[in-house]
Amino acid sequence: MIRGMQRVDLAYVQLASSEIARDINRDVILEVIRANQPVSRAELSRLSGLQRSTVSLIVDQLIQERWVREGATTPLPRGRRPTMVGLNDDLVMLVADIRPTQATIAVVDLNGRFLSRAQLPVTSDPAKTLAGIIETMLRMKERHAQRSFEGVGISLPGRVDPVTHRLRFAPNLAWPDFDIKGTLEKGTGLSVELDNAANACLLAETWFGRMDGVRNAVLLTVSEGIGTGILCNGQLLHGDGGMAGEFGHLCLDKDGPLCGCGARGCWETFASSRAALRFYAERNPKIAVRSIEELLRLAQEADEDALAALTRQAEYIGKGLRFISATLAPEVILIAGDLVALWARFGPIIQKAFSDSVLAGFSPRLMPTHEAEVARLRGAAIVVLQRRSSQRQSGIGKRPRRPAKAVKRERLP
Amino acid sequence: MIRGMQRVDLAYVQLASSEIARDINRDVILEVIRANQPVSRAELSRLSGLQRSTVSLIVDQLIQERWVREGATTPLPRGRRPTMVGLNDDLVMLVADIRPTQATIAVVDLNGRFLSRAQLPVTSDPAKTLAGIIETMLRMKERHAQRSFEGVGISLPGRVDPVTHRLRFAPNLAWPDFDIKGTLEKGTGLSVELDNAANACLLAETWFGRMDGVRNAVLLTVSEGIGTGILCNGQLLHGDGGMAGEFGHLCLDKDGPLCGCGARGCWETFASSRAALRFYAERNPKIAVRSIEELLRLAQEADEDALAALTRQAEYIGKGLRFISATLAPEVILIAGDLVALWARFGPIIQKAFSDSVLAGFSPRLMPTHEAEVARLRGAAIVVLQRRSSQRQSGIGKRPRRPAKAVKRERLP
DNA sequence: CTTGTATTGTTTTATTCTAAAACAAAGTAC
DNA sequence: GTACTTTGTTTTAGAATAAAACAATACAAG
Repeated sequence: MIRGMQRVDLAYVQLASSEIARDINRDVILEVIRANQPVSRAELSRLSGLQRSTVSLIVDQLIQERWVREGATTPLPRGRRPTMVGLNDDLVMLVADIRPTQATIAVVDLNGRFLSRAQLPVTSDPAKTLAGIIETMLRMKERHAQRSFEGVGISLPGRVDPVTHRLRFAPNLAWPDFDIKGTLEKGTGLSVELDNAANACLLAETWFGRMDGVRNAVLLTVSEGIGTGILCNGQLLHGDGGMAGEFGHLCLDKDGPLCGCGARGCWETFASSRAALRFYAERNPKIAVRSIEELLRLAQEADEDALAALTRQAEYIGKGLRFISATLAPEVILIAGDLVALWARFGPIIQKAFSDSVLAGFSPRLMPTHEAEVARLRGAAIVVLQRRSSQRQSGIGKRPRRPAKAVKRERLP
Repeated sequence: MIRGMQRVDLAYVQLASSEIARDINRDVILEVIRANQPVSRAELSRLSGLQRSTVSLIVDQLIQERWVREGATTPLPRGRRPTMVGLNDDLVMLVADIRPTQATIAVVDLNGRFLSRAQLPVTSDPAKTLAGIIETMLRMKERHAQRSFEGVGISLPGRVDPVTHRLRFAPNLAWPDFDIKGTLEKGTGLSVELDNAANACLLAETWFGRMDGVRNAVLLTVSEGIGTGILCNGQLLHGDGGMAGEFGHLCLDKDGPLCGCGARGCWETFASSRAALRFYAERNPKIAVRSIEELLRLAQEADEDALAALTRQAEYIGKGLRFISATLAPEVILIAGDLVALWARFGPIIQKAFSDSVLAGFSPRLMPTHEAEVARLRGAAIVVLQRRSSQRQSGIGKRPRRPAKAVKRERLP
C-alpha cells in the first residue's frame, strides 16, 4: 500500500535499524493522534514525549502516507494558532460481520464511521454466500471509488487459526473447511483478515470504547452460544490454534443438560440465549417462542414468563463470570449480546449473581457493550490495520540499505 | 532490528529515541547469547540478523556492563578461529523460595547454577522469619564476596500485587499484610523482587527448560493447594492485582466438599495433595497419614490405599485440566508438585483423565516439571533480571541528550 | 614455502534517526 | 508599536546501524 508506494519514490533510502525507532515512533504518534484527534503537533509532542521537530517530521510522513491530514487552525488564548491534524478518513476498509443466519457488509473509515452498510442472508453454502458478499463489496467499492481501500476484514462466529487462517470450532456456522480468506482475496483483489467475532468486538472496544489504559479485559458475547475475547497485557490472546476463550464449555453443573460439545451442564447450556428459550418453554410450553428476538419483545411487553426466563439466564451468566474473573483477573468484563438490549433490567441481576459467587479478592468492573454489531464491524477493520502494522515490523530485517555509490576505495593509511 | 523476538508494546515504550533501538538490540543479543552460549560474534550476527559490526559493538558494551565475557577460541574447519562469548556467571542473585513451613535460600548465577543453598524454618511471624533469611543471605554474600550481587528475588506461595508489591491471597502463609519487600531491601541493601511461586517456576522453565518457541503455556503447581502460572503471547500474565490463575477455585462438583474459599467442590478440594490425604483417610481411617511425603512413601512401598488415593487425585487433576485448556488454549501444560515424583506411574493417569474430558479440538502437551524447587529459585533470579531490564526501558524517554557545548550561535543567513 | 580462499572480528564511512537549539510565524496584552 | 507566548520549521549535533573495507587467522593446494 502506501509504504510500498513510498518505497518506489525513495528507492533505496530505507534503513533497517534506525528505522525501528522511526517505525515505533510513527506508530506512537499515529496512536496518539487517533486517541486525541483533532490535535496539534505541539500537543502531540507533549503527549508523546517526542520533540516538536521529530513530531513534525513524523506527521509529515503520515500525511504523505495518507494516514493523517491537516484540519482547521483553532484559535488559542495566546500564541500562534495551531494546525490540527487527525486521521484521514479517506482511508477505508471493507468489512463483513458473518453471523449464523445473516451477514452485514460495510465500509468503515479510519475513525470507525460507516459509509455504507448492507445485509445479506447466510446459507450453509459458503461459496454462494461469499459470492454474494464479494458482489456487495465490489459494488460498495465502486460507489466509493474516490476512497482508498486498505483491505478486507471479516468477523466470524468461530475460532480462526492464526497460522492457517482457517475457520474452526464454529458450531453455529456449518461451513466445512473452506478457504474463506483465499476466496475473498481472489474476489475482491484486496488482502483479507479474519478473526473471531468476540475478538473483533473487544478490539473495537479498546480502540473506540471506554477502556483507556485497561490492559487486561474480557469481552463476553451471549447469543446462540457463549464466546469470549481476551485481552492479556494489552494484547489479544488467540492461544494455540486460535482456540483460547472457550469459557462457555466449562461445567457449571455436572448433572445439567447435554451440551453440543458432548459434556453435561456447560455454562453455555444455562447462560446462552438458546438456554433462555428453553427456560421459557419449560415455564410456558403452550406458546412456541422460536427466536430470542421474540423472547426479548415479550419481555419488553412485561410477559412474566419471558422475564423469568431471561432473569434465570442473567443469573447463570453472572454465576459463570467467576470462571473468567478467577482465571484471568481482568480489570473489566464487557458483556455483549442479545440480553444487553435490556441491560437496565438484567445488568443488576448479572452483577448480583456475580458478586454472590465471585472468589474473594476479585472485583472486575462489569460493563455492557451496546451495538455489538457496530463493534464487530469496526473490530474487523482494526484487524486489517493491525495486521498491516505487524507486517511492516516483521519485514524490517530484510530491507537492505544501499548507498548511492558503491565505489571501491583505496586502502586507508 | 527486531526479528519477531520482541514486539514493542506501545503502551509501555512511549517514546523511542534512537537509543531505544540500541537497548532493544542489546536485549536481543543478550537473549541470543543466553540461549546459544558459548557462541561467536559471527554466529550472533547470523542468529540476530544484525551486522557483525553492530554485534561487535553491542557485545563490547555487554562485556563492559559485565553481563557477558569472552571464553575460549574454538577451532573451525576453515578460517579465523572465533572467540566464543557467554554469560558472565560472576553476576549472581540472592534468592529465596518461601514455602508454608520452610524456606530455601540460595545464590544463583546468570546461568541458573547454584553457588550456595540453605534451608530455614518458616513460622507465622514474618519479621522473625525474614530476619533469619536476611542473616543467611548476608552470610552467603560474605562468602561469595568476589561476585557481583545484582539483587534479591523471592518466590512466594501466594499472589503478589505487581503495583504495591504486597503479598495477598496466600492461604497457606499467614503473614498478614507485611512489607516483605521493604524489610528485605533494608536488610540486604539490594533491590528486591517478589513473585508467585508458580510464576517463578514457569519463568525458569521458559529460560532453562524445554520450551523453546512456546508462547502460550500454563504451569500447574500441585501441593497443599493448586496454583498456576500463565504465559500469554510469551509474557507472564499477572492480571489485575496479580490475581490471575486461580484455576484451583473453579467448581468441579457443586456438591463437593467445602473449600477454604467458601465455595463447594473447588478443583483444589479434589486435586490438591491435601485432597489425596483425605482420600487416604477415607479408605483407611486406621492409619493417620499426616504429610504428603508420608503418603508418597507409602505409595512407593506399594501400599494399596496410598496408590488408590493418589490415583484418585491424579484423575481429578486430569479432569480439571479442561479448565485450563479450554480457556487459555496453551501449547503446553507443565505440572509441578508432589505427585510429579511418581510421574511414571501417575502421569499417564493424569493424561488419560485429561484426554477423556478435554474439549474437542484441544490437545496441549502435558509435561512434568521435576525439581520444582530448583525452578522456583531460578525463576526468582530471573524476576530480578527482568525487572532490571524493564526499568532500563521505561527510562528511555527521560534521557536528555546534552551536547558538549551549548554555545549561542549567531543567526544563520 | 607461497598463494589462494574462507571465516572471524574490527575499523571506517555513509545514512538515518532523534534531541536541542535557533529560528520563523502568528497571535495577545499593554 | 513593543514585549511576550505559543506553534511549527530549520539547523546542528550526537547516537545508532548497515555496508564495505580491512585485519587476522587458519587451512589447503600448488
